[in-house]
Amino acid sequence: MLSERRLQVLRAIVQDYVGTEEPVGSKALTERHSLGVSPATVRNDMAALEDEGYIAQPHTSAGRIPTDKGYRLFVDKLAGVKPMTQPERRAIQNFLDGAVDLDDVVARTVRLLAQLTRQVAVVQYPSLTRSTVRHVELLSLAPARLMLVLITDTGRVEQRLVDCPAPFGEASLADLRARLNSRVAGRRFADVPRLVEDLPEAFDVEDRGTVSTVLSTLLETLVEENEERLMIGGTANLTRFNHDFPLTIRPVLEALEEQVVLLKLLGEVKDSGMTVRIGHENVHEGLNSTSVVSVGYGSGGEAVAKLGVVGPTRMDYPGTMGAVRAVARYVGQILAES
Amino acid sequence: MLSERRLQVLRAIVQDYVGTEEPVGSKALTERHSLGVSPATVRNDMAALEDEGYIAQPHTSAGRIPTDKGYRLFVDKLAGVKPMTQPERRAIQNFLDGAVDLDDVVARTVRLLAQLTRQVAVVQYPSLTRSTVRHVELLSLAPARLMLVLITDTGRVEQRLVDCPAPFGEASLADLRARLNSRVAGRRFADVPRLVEDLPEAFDVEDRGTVSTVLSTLLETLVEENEERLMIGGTANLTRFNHDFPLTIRPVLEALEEQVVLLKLLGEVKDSGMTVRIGHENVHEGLNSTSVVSVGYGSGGEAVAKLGVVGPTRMDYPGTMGAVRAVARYVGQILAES
DNA sequence: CGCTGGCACTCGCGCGCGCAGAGTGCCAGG
DNA sequence: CCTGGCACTCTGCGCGCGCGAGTGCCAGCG
Repeated sequence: MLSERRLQVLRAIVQDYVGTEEPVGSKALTERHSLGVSPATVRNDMAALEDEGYIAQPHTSAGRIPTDKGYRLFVDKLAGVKPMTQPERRAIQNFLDGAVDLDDVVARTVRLLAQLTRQVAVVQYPSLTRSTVRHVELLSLAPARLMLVLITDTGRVEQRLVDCPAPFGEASLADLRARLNSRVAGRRFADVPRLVEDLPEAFDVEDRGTVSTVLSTLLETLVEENEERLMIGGTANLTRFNHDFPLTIRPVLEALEEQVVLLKLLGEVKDSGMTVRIGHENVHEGLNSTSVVSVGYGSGGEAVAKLGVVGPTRMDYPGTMGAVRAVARYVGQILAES
Repeated sequence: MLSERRLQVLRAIVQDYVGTEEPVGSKALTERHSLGVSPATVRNDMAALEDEGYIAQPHTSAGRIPTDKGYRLFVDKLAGVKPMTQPERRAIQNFLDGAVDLDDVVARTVRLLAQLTRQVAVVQYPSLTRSTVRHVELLSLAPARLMLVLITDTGRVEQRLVDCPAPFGEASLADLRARLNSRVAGRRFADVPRLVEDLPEAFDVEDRGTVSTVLSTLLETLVEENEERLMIGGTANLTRFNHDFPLTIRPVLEALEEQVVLLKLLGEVKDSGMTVRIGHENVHEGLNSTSVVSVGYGSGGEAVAKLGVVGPTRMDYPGTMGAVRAVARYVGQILAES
């Protein structure tokens, strides 16, 4: 077990390194943080911290930098979440309030997160599976061709073309539309399958094929998790770490382009609470030198999607976590209102 | 006026420089291109080309590199568009054919363009203004609250909430829906305003307020040019020019994040034909060391949106132009089919 | 027992130097 | 007008050196 002071030393190292982006030495530490002990003592503590694997030196006779394990301890035990100031909160709210539709909400959220954290922001569109159905619309495009439009409570719209096995009259269409909506409107996606199970039985034999087709298309749309979209922004912030440059930025950009990777990344987040994945804790290799701070957000109590930021392991964790949490909260509010 | 051989020298310089990414000297030129003259002669030609501003040397006693003006001449006079090979065409078609909806088409197009050209791809969503209306749907969400859904021939869906001045019955709603569609379905956006002009008159006095509100919302949606969205991809390709690195990649990433900038950029493209903007021809400063190759695409004969790539001025113009043109053509086909 | 000041040691980084090589401009001759 | 030759100019690179930051260790002190 590490003594209290050693933890403070670790905290100081993390803070200084995040601030200066340079390995921090014992002397600088005692000067900038009043630890009440001499550099020599700090050196001993540092040696101990290094033995434990919390810090490392890039080369012999250089200062120390935190390891992933060191950041982990810092995040878990040594630092809280720095709450946003009142003006910041207000700015967030103002910025998000101007959004006109779901796309706009997501776009603004990305910009906001990127600006606040000065890192790469990732925002997942509100997921279908957790949402409820606001309305289902059926349009006749051709005698045997329908368009199915699904509108969710988060304002998301999904559309699918349906080729009918047989022509489908306007009357039947209106009937199906009415029955469908009376059953599923306001219901959670998860409940829809059993709510429409017996629907074909209410129709004439010749229409049942089409009804079944429409229903299966609807159900497909509901479960199409992989269709989940996301938006990223602030990639220019990657260029801020000029140091260890091209080696690190390349794989990160590549990873960010792989939506699948990102979705998996966010998917690992637990529903509530914030997740911080530091360096090698990220399974994707391209992200081994980055940290990911993510959190779920939602319109009600429950999370419908995730958002987060990707940045260097050397990041301001308290500030970033504060920003991510605050943004998630306000986005949730906005979604609930609309 | 430049002699034929000097133009050939310029062409050779551009080609070599694009290939090697290094300033090209007179000796290397004569070795790799059978110009039939000696290095000394080429040197004279180079001096002339430099006087005219087509090439420059980064430092005294280095090889020459093309200037923006040199690339311009190359693109205009010295190089054609390199057509895609048969297998490439087929690959493009296969890749795009798998798309399930508009988002998917755009996403695939971006990926495809980025892969083919190994550069940053930008694809604008099919614009509303040029499109035609496929269907307008009205849904009653609450007694005095409607949702207006607009479906375009390119498969794009726009939705708007409408707060009615007065409650609006189901019968009126159905009536309005039917009348609206009979008038505007299949029509071009530009024609819609005059087609619905007198629509309120067909309704009872108490409903006219609502009808007018719905109509004005519809018209707003139609003209909302600024709502135009786009998708970008392949930013990881920016890291390929390791040379003059962080100086150039930063502003480019920033420019790419400014959707407004990009939209303006693409907007400058003339409707038909390909546009190549080289280096300083781009008004946006961040893009002064890049070239933009863009072209309109559309489902019919007419362009409904633009797409293109952003890359270093030192790019393979014929190949890039070929890829951009081919992709645009096939995307147009896909949109026409769906 | 833990903290401190002192001291010798290590090693990365920046700087200056010199050399090799590529490329140029110019000139005289064909 | 083209060509071969020649002198010149730079850049990039490798090398060696010295500085300085930072360390580890040790002996002494409270």
